[in-house]
Amino acid sequence: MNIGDVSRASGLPAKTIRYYEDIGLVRPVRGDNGYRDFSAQDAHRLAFLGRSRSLGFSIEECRRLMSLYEDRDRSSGDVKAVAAEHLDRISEKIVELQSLKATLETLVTRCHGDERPDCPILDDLAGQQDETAPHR
Amino acid sequence: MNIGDVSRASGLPAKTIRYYEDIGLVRPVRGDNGYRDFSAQDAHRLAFLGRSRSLGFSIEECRRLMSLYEDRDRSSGDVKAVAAEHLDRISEKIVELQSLKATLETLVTRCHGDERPDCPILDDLAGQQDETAPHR
DNA sequence: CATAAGGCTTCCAGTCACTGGAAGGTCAAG
DNA sequence: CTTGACCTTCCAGTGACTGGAAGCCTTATG
Repeated sequence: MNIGDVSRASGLPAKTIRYYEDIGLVRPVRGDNGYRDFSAQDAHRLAFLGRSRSLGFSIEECRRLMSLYEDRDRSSGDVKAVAAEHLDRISEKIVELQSLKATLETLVTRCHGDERPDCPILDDLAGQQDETAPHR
Repeated sequence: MNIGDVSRASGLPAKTIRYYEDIGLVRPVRGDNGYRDFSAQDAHRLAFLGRSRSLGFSIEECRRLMSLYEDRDRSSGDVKAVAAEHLDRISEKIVELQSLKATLETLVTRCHGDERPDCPILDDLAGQQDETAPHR
């Protein structure tokens, strides 16, 4: 399989697949013409990577997950630990963004948003808070 | 004021302040010794930037907001537009993360997480879904 | 057989917003 | 005079790609 084929199969851009080779996530063999030749297992790995990345795992986490995946003697506890940590990070991020959202909503609601210059958003950013948002 | 002073005052690392000068967000004058000399207005700008960044605005948005802030003839509608767009992005991001979170929670819950090798998380990542998560 | 289109190769640079570190100049205190 | 804290510039690295240039390879058509 050429890179275009696995690209279509995995949904990953060819550029990304080359990058994954650069950082050692796949190791396709090379044909006589210098083209990468992807095995079915390579294609499978790329699909695994695509799915893992789409769930927000970092490249290093993906590397770890893939090595666990390919280790017959893994313990599922190790996998769960990686996923649980990632889940915690996401939960934290959500909380953080919700706080931002609340602050911004208050500000945006308060701003009349017409052609006049006075603006509670700028007032807040400048630090002249009228007790608006206790952010951070 | 030296860079250390405005750093303490604004909460921004000195490195960041130098970077902001590089990209033209502040323009402190220089003393005879080559040190940056920050005016009260510079300090104010940095505080504005720190607050804007902490609300998640990009550098380019901060630049825009600051130019609006310093424009007596601005219309608050322009400010509101920037903030509202940012708010939309954040809302979208939250939805996205909540979907990720739900998927990961399902997977993590299903994984017994012990020393045995079988693991629904890896099964999902590998694409052998047992109708688990319709993510993406 | 020539050629054109499309696919493949490598390499370099850019993204965003910093951050770390090296090498060296300046200043205030003891 | 020395120490240590502060300041300077410059270069490189982060994460995970992405864009683009220059050039080789393959396949289909005239």
